[in-house]
Amino acid sequence: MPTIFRIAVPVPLPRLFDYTPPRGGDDAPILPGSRVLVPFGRRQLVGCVVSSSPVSDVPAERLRPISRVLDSRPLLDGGDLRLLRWAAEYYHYPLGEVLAAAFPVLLRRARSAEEAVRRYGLTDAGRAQVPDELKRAPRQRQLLAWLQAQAGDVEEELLDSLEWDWRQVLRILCDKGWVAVRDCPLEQPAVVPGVSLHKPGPALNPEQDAAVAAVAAALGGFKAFLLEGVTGSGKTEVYLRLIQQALEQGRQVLALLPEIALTPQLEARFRERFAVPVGLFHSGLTETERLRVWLAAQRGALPILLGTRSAVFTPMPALGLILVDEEHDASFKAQDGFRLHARDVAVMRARLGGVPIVLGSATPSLETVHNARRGRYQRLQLSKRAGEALPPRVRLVDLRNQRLEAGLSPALRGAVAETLAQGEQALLFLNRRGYAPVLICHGCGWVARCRRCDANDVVHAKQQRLRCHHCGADQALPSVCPDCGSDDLRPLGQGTERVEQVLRSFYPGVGLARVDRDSIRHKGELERILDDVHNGKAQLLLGTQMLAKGHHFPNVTLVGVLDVDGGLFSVDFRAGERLAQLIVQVAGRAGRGDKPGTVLLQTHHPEHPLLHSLLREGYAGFARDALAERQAAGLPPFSHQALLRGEATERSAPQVFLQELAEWVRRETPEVFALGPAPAPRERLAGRYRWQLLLQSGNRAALHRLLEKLLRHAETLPAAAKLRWSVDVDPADLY
DNA sequence: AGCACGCCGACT
DNA sequence: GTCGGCGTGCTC
Repeated sequence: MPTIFRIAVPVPLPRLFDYTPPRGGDDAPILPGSRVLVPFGRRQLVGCVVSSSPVSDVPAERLRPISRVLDSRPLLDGGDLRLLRWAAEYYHYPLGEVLAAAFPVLLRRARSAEEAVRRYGLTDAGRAQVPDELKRAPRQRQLLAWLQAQAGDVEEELLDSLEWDWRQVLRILCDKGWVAVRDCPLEQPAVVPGVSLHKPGPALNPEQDAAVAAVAAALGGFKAFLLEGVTGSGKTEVYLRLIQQALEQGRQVLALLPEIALTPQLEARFRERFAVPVGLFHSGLTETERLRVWLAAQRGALPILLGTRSAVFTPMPALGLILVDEEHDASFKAQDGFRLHARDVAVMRARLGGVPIVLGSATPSLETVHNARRGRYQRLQLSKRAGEALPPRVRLVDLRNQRLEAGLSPALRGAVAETLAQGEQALLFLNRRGYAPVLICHGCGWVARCRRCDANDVVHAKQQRLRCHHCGADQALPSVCPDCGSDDLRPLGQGTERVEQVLRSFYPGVGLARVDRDSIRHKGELERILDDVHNGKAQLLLGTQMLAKGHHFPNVTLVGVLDVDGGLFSVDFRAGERLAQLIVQVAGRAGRGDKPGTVLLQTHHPEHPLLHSLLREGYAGFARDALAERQAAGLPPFSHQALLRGEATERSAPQVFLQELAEWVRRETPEVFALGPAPAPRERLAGRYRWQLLLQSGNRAALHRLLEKLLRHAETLPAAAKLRWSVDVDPADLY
């Protein structure tokens, strides 16, 4: 009786495929979690064994044998597979693709883990060979000369920098005996028992002490915590103490951060405290580095893994604790393909793995606040700022009837001047890059719009370009109106580039640094600018959201937010939450050390209730009122959502398809509301038409049952073939 | 997603 | 007479 293996294959099909054992195979068992090479149609694909069974629903004559077993022992254990299966089910995404996403790219190839990184080196004969003797083989000559110029063995990744197909040529050099393959077994880091401290931490305040004690008591079982602490309240020290305890029990720790940019700071804190290896895992690494870290974690040989969203599935057999820092950050939610939310997956990982998880933030998401209130998460509060720093004063600046200069009110201009006069630094936020968001013709009213998107082009004055910030389309700035020929083209509104220009004329001789995606092109530039701020060369700092995260400016005593209103009156119900988080975050940038800070918020709506609760009672008061509004409106977290998106080059296809689905949903169940379909906020993007259908329900199980059924139903609709469509469970923004 | 097969327009 | 457009169907 042959065994049947159920295998997840990286194709967008929501099912597993059955295979028979490899032909002429030895008797070594093939266990779930092992990668295998399988024939799939005409191709050979790397799949992953999920389970085995004595029988198959597929007729025996259609079953094909596994071509090759790639892993003699599984790379994923039962717990890993359980989490991945849960994620595939919850996000309604094909298990094969979920599994593929859990492996680093180098393990999605048909090689064993030991061979995944292959090195090549010259033999003695190869070193002795004179390349120029290869007169009739220019490619061989070139490759040999290149190899001789390298210091030692080279990895495939380095050969790829040649940008031509070196594989064939290299094979010839190998056949001639000039080059040898050196599979380098990945170094196996020694398992570090326990923990050795480089240095002990500072004494804890009573709140930190209580937080550490609460989580430490939960080590060894599942429990979720919300660690709520303002900037500078010592969250990191709590993390360090908890890591220490987990390490002392011989367990591994997974710490997730929203962005690559934040990893070095935390990494440095970890390394100065613990004398154990700390692995980094994020998209900024090379594939070889990612593979090494992944395998070390998978072998239990990496005590601490610090990573971004993509690290959440990394196997860690001795996992004892999960930390999610800045848990409210939108970067944890993937915005394309497999749209997972790494924070939510991490909570499930902790639950399945029986370990505690700590979600840290000064401004927790309303979902998390809600969970804490319901008692699902235990709330731990850190309210004291370290070093006796005074909290900043936050004031509203009423913009109504004010004379604005480049979007700056007289009150803000005065405050900046005063701050500079006292030799202190000021920080201004404007969430719009470029010179001006609109170019309009004063002669006929023509407005520069993107040809492929429903969006205005943005003026970039310095480079004399018009750019679409949605699709990246880029063209020369016209000198006359393309419609009427008038030469009176006027930029409307403010971007950071224009505000920078105006600030330079207001404050001549003052060091000004602008930080946005246009001014920070290369890595290292941000660090240089931040250095200028720290050493005082830059007194005035202007930037987009890039500036809000993770940087400390001790001498900044004034923060101005130029335009707060966008967050108050958005179609997106989460805009207010994001605005409140931004305000609290930037307020945390001001007035550290001995100088109290001031935060000025420019608004046309100084009476807005959410601004008031935020100013009077802080983020907690805001969260209470915002949650009350969400509850009254039946919005998340008081209901659950899934968004169906459709896009096609043909205009009506997405609407027709989603309309059909909406009607089907309404017939199917009264428990799920279908809102729409409606055109996406930007219906046309990069030449494609986009519509969406929002599904909402007070009952999560009912929503998921319906989605399951909907996916099977949609497969049968002819209209489905005319567009690309996808499901987004728990959509973060409705775009 | 790939990758085939299949059935109708502009070229050697 | 062929090359090639992308519709539709399938992958254990």
